[in-house]
Amino acid sequence: MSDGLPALRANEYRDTWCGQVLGDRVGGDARLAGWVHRRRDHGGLVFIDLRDRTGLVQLVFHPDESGEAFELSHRLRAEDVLSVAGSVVRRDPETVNAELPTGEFELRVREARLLADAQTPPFEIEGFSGEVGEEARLRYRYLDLRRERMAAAIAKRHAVSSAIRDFLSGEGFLDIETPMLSRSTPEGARDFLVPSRREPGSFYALPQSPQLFKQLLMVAGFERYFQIVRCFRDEDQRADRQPDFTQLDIEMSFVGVEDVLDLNERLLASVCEAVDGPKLSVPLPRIPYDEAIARFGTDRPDLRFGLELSELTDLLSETEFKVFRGVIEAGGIVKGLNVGARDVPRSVLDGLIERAQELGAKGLVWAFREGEGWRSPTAKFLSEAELAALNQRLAAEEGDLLLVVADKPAVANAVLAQLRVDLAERFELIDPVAEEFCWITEWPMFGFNEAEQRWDPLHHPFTAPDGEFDPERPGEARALAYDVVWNGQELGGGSIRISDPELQQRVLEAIGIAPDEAEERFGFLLEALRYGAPPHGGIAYGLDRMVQRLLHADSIRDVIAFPKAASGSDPLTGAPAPVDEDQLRELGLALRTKKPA
RNA sequence: GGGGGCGUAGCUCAGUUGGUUAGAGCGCCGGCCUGUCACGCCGGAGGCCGCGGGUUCGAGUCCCGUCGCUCCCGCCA
Repeated sequence: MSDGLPALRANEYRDTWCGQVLGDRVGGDARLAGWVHRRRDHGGLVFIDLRDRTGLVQLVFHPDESGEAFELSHRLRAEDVLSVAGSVVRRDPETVNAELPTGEFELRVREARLLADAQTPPFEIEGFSGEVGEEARLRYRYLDLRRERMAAAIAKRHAVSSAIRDFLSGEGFLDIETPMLSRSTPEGARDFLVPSRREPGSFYALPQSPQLFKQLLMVAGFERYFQIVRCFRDEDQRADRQPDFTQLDIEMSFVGVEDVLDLNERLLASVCEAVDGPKLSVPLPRIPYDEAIARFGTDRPDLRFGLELSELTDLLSETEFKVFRGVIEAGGIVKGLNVGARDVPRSVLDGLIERAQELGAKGLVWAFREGEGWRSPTAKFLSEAELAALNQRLAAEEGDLLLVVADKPAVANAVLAQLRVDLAERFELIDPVAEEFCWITEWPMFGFNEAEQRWDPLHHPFTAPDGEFDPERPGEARALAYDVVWNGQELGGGSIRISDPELQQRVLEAIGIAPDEAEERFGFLLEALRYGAPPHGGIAYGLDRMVQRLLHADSIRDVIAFPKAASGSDPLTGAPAPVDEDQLRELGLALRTKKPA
């Protein structure tokens, strides 16, 4: 019973797993099936490592014992598929392989049957010549998945989703499916569209999330719903972003913020325990949004290290230094952080300045505390009193490096937040075994979108406000929303939803969706809310990211069986691909530009 | 849409200032080998140096363009 797998029922191919050729089988026979992992042919004696899902076991082909199988063993090649029968023996002590769980035993083969022969693989399944390129791995994903690390990742993913199902089922949640063909929900991202054949010119959208359907399920009275569900967003990729990805979606009725946080803390603790994840100390710390921005510059702070930011604007309100003064008068802020006493050569400082500019800052001020003074190109522009105040606020001591950014609040915070993470990595301030979770709470309802000159919801427009909602002052409204952050990465987010149709309409209006447009796009939701909607709320997690984190994988691709490449294409199937003229015609579509098929 | 990195044998990579016939490890093919386990030894095959153009007596190397992969910014929770 290795890896929790059940004992096999014997059939013509095998009666046990490779990984189960252990002490209790010694002296008996076994029949095994799997792939030729490696062959060591000594001419008069042939060893083969046979691999199945449970691991490796050594087969021995002997000229006197193996008969025809001995002849076959010379012809076997890597990845051939084999069924063998023989006797399980304990190896001589000097020939034990301590690297293998089955290393004290081996199967002395009497019969062997070649079930399938394999072409030479394009790359070695377990090679020792470096990491195979991403494109080759995806092109031959079925071979990549034979590698131990990938197989383990897929198994871990199953363990995570099983633990989730077990916990939520135990809490009375029902797993309910929602449509893949639907109409667009306004999550903000671009939709993947599916043309309708029966209504040319009309389109389904693949869901960015089942948000509205799960709210309808609450109106329907299911009270506790969850789904591990595929979602789609047509945006550019990252190492942790795929165009189709998996979300753990949860919704509950007759609950407030505390109820949702409590359930989710127990869920996360339960999952982590079930899959040998980090030990969670619940309740998790809660950081109000404003505090997170003030201390870390971001709504997803990495709490594994310090380097907190300091507000400096108030100390510089009277400054003669034109750069700071100009920013402050234009409504901007000045913030800084104390990097500590570190050996930072000029080239690294230049790199930090470049990085700050790349992140959108106009510049970066640096200063080293030296004796009673400063080594800095900027210190001479500031008064003694200002320098003293900055010194105190940033708790600067001998040799400390201070970094300061003056800019619009959003830019200054974003730049310092990223520099904080860059610096922590550069100076190895992150404990490699630390795992830090927190909730970010008390979110603003909206953020002002400079480009579009309008208020956008920070979560989505179905998020309930905390208390009275004044549409005249959208910037002041607080939301009953919460995100859970793990080591600086957003793991999930949710909110209490609006269950009052009249309030929902006012919120939509506040973000510029007029009543007739609201009726057109979300009429079905508004109508449903009029039929008796319970107070409800929930959360959604990125399941891929959760598994990625648990495995410390570099890319989300490493925990998805068949992911897309960074370009959004699939090297295995060739998707996306052109379609026949006939198909287009049937859908009432014509292409403006033609790509040769 | 923008920026960085990469593209040389099946895989992973080296290739000097532009200079003979482009290399290594692994893999592959053949031979030998009865205790190996990343088996070993001997021999061998395998290259549109991503593609197109240019500079040059001469280009894997320099220039321009283009395609692909990848990371990041924008975008997206």
